[in-house]
Amino acid sequence: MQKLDTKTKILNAAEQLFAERGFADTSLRLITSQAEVNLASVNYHFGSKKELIQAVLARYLEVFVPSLEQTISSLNSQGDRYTQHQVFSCLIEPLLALNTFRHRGTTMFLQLLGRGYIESQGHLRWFITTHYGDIMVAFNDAVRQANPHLSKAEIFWRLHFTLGTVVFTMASSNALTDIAKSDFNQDVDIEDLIRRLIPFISAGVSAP
Amino acid sequence: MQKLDTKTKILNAAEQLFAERGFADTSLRLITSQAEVNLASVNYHFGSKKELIQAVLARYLEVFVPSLEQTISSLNSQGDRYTQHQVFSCLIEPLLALNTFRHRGTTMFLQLLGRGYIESQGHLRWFITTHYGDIMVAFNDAVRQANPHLSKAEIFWRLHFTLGTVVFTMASSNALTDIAKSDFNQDVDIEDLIRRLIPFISAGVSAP
DNA sequence: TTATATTTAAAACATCTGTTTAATAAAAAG
DNA sequence: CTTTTTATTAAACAGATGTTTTAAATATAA
Repeated sequence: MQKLDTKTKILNAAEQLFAERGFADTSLRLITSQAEVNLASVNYHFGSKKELIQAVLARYLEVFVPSLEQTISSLNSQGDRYTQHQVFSCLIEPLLALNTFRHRGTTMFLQLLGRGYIESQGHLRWFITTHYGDIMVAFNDAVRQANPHLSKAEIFWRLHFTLGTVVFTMASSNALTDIAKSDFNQDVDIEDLIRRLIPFISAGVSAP
Repeated sequence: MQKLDTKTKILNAAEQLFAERGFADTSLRLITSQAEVNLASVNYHFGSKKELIQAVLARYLEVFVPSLEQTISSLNSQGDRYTQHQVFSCLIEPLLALNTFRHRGTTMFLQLLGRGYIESQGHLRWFITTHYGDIMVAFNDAVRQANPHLSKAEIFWRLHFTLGTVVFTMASSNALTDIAKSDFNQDVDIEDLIRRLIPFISAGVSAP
């Protein structure tokens, strides 16, 4: 067990609380008490709560985005004909890799992403699109390549439907897997959940 | 223009602000100033902010749930063989009927529902399932009836995927329609959104 | 009418919010 | 070592929050 510095302790506590309770319902005092650091250290190291939120998400995006860029570009290098299922499959590896990067990292990342899209009047959405707009365009292009019959607008909507499906599922994944266990005696981990999601959203995006 | 009583003025202002900004980001002072009533009247008429939130949603559920119960039971009375599309149609009519009940009622209700499922640590979720659990079971039975080839577990997962798609989309519908307007010069109202959602979730549920 | 209950109103309440200050401690550089 | 920068701490700040109180106003009932 290595000794963590203050900045990291804050980030670790903040990401967990943000994912669980949302940004507005998580106070800096709750974060600092869980991180066992002084209250003022948040403003010292990050400037403001808003910048802390961005830093929490940035730590995941810095791992996830390059990983996704790689799987997308390797898909493109294999030719220009691929299915929607293959495009979404590009997401699986980078997403699951977050679980080795951090405990429950995949769930955490998707929950944070969802909260960022719903809460905070769009300032987090702005942060993501301005810092990681390239991969969003590349992914969007791949989806268009796989679905030449769909317009840009239609793809925009269906990708956001997809985001909703994934984010909501992850946000309530604990409750859902508990129900599946008690009602169907089904043991479902995060990897099963993603593999169950892919056919659903692939069919949805490629719908006529 | 009839003169509204304080209770109704509060509910009208609250539902609009809750749908737009979420529960945590909407203060009682913002609600009462928009409703042009005294601050203390919220606690006088509703007891607390939490109970106000429940009252806002209950006003919609009291209209929506009986309407849905009717379409579902009329579907069942027509025989025991119906398609999944028919089951979804049972949902559409009661939803759009909320638009005659109140201006932008459909959008408002679905946004509130979405926020209720994501925010507020599940106390609103509890309120809904304990007060309106019967119709949720009836709807689930109808879906099972329409999909005899799918296992209970499969239906369980895909219905929750569907719920996530709708709820997330509605919770962020303001931001999404803004983007669609600026990026594609597309004016999208709630009815358009629902019509775009149906093919997506239908294909998802019917996925191989 | 008078008497009673209900509703509104302004103010204060205690608590929580993010942020800043000023003093101290620790670390790094000279 | 001394000096200088960096980091931590406790305290206070100004403002917002939900809620309660107390009194006045309004409506209802006798």
